[in-house]
Amino acid sequence: MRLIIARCSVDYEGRLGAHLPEATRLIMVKADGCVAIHADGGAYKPLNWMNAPNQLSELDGVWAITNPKGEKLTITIHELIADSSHDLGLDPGLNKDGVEAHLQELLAANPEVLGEGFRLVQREYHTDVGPVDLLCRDAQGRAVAVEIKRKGELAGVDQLTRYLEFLNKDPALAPVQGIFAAQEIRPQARTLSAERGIRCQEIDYDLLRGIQPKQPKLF
Amino acid sequence: MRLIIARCSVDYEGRLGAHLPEATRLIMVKADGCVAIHADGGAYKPLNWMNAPNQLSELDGVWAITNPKGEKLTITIHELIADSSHDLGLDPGLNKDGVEAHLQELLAANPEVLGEGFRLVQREYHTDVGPVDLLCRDAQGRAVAVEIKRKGELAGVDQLTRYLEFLNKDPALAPVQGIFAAQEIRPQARTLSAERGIRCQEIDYDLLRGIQPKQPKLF
DNA sequence: GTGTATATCTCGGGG
DNA sequence: CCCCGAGGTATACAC
Repeated sequence: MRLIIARCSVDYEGRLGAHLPEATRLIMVKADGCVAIHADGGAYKPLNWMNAPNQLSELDGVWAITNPKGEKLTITIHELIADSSHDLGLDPGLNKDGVEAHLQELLAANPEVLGEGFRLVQREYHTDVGPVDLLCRDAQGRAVAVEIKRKGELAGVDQLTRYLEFLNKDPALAPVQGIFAAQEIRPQARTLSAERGIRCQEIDYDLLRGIQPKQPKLF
Repeated sequence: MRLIIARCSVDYEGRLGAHLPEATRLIMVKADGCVAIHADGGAYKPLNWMNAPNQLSELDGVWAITNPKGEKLTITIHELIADSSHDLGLDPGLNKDGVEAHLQELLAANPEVLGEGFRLVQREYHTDVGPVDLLCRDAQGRAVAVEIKRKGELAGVDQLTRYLEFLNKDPALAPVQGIFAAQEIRPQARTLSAERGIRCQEIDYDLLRGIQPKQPKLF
């Protein structure tokens, strides 16, 4: 990783156009060739950047970085203040816990939490407009599509609505009920769900993690 | 800005849990106090971070960084390899061109691009489920809701569908037509739009910028 | 402060 | 490769 402190100006032309007037900034070049220009504030997002893969050419303090998509980042270095390099090696990577996928796993293992007699048909059930998180059958054998979120907001209701619209074209499934399941569901999302005949259900992640009846852990 | 190269391990507990095993990384601390831990690859997103505002306490090479929301980032430094600081000063900031807001401005100024005789009623027209980009009237005086995107995808169609659903509750507007306008519209989005009776219209940003009745091009 | 939408989103998974 | 959805999304903006 190469770290440069420099007074520089930057231009980006690609998906949009962006210009940075001259100022002192950090230019970070990683081992994979990606470049990021950071100011001394503003969270972790750089002001400008170019991801790998790209090609860098340097001439008289002007860096021209282009990528295969035809985007171009131009860094003009007016004054070099510091320049250092370090070999960091490969990173072992990040382990996460508590994301939506875990909630989906738990609900897939315990569909009866969503309603008595519920059985799982399939996770990530494919439709023409995206995968449904869970496809279930209720105690009466009726199809139920379940959309799972950590936070239930309007966009999630839209997603489920779209799936239901296409699932209901399949005579083997129709009529399909919808359940919007989330750790927390916003009032607006509840209102929209009600409008569209979708049932909302808040899920207690910790409680659900405590249940785990079908698959006692043996390791 | 302080830049540290160190062999470290990191833990985050907050909205979820995340752990980074020991490895050599860059720790970036900006003037506003935000902290980011970078590996030597993987675009601009850090492996772990804590935004400002936060509070940092250091003891025996262990950094404990907490924020008002109760999230906690713990950095254990096993070996310090480099440590430098630079005062970058305030950044003049980034100028962008070609974002969705620009497209919206241009269409608001030239609604006839969407259909002959179209007139703008209001930008960012409020509904209970979010703001409609443009509310127009067509040549016959019928209400038209316009959703604008740079890239037209499924979620954008969902958004417009949601607005139409609520606009149509207003007898002064109903029936409201929908137009999905974007520089590029994906086939899936076209299909879904067709299903829902929404008209799709691709917009040439450069051409539209050329129209600009106030700034006639002379070449 | 809450709610909503945008992003050069980034990132990962599946077909 | 594209398509799709999740994200500790972050960030801006309107109410």
